[in-house]
Amino acid sequence: MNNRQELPWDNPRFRNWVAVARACHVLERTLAVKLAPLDLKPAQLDVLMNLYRHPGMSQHDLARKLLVGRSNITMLLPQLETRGLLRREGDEKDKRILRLALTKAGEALLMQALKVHMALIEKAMSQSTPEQCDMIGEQMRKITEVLKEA
Amino acid sequence: MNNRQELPWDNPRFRNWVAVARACHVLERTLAVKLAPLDLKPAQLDVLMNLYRHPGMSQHDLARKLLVGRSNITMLLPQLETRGLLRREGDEKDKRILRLALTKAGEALLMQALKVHMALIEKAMSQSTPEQCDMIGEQMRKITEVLKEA
DNA sequence: ACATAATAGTTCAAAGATGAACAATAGACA
DNA sequence: TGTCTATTGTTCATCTTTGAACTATTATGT
Repeated sequence: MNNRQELPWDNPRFRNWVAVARACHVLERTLAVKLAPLDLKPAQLDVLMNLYRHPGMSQHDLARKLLVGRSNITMLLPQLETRGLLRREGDEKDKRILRLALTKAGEALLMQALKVHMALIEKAMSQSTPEQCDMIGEQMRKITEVLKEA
Repeated sequence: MNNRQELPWDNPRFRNWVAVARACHVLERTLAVKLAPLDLKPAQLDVLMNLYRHPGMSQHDLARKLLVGRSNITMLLPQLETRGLLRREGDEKDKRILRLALTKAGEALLMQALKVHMALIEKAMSQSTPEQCDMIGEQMRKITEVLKEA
């Protein structure tokens, strides 16, 4: 008698999650390659995307959105600010806070990068029906919620 | 007239993929915390898992499985070898190749780590029905395939 | 057999990410 | 007001990851 039946690889949830992680990893690496011509890394694109959708957000807010530490943001922003892609200006009421916003150049580059990102995702998800795609998104949002309390 | 309708955030595929990426990121971070008591990082667990399933594989094979560079493996293995978790021995026919295998201690630690990993995944996927779970895994495997030719 | 290619693994420098410690500012409350 | 606590952003040391250059070994083709 062995305990093979108890191994994770025999568990559908485990095997399927491994597939999710692999797909994420592959897509991230592929995106990095495709973004190279724009001199942008996926992490930087994430910053631009969030600033586009939430202009005026603080560095702390941005770090929480991106699920990274505040120091990571501190190291990340100067590169983009120097390239003229975003502005940082102090909040008037709370002098601790730096409010972030894209410049016109930042928006322009973001739009180019989004085309690349979008094309990649379209290609990746082209195998799924709209219903399947929505179901996947729904389940993933649930997972994120569940894990926040872990 | 604006071009809002053309923005990625209005595209279900885009929004749903973002959810996938977020869920992956959160689960990875949570796993890192839960593995800390075992003095293991997610990347190291990946190594142990692959060696368990494919004993005798080369460093090159391992790198490809893990989707990382060969040099990464070179930097990663000595930590685990020093802890007595794995063995590296040269292939007899091809002297370039190092064949990898877990030790008993490596297997034992892997089993402990798998309990942690498994529990986390169970918790995360507990919201999905078996059918949904399988469908997600299936779609993700398709995505990985599609992206390999990208 | 011999020259050339390709492959496995290593080394090293550079870039990224992390978390603890810190300075400046704001808030809570006696 | 004055004191204590919390929050924001930065700095810094450390650890990872990466890719290019390198060595050693094997495969290929003439």
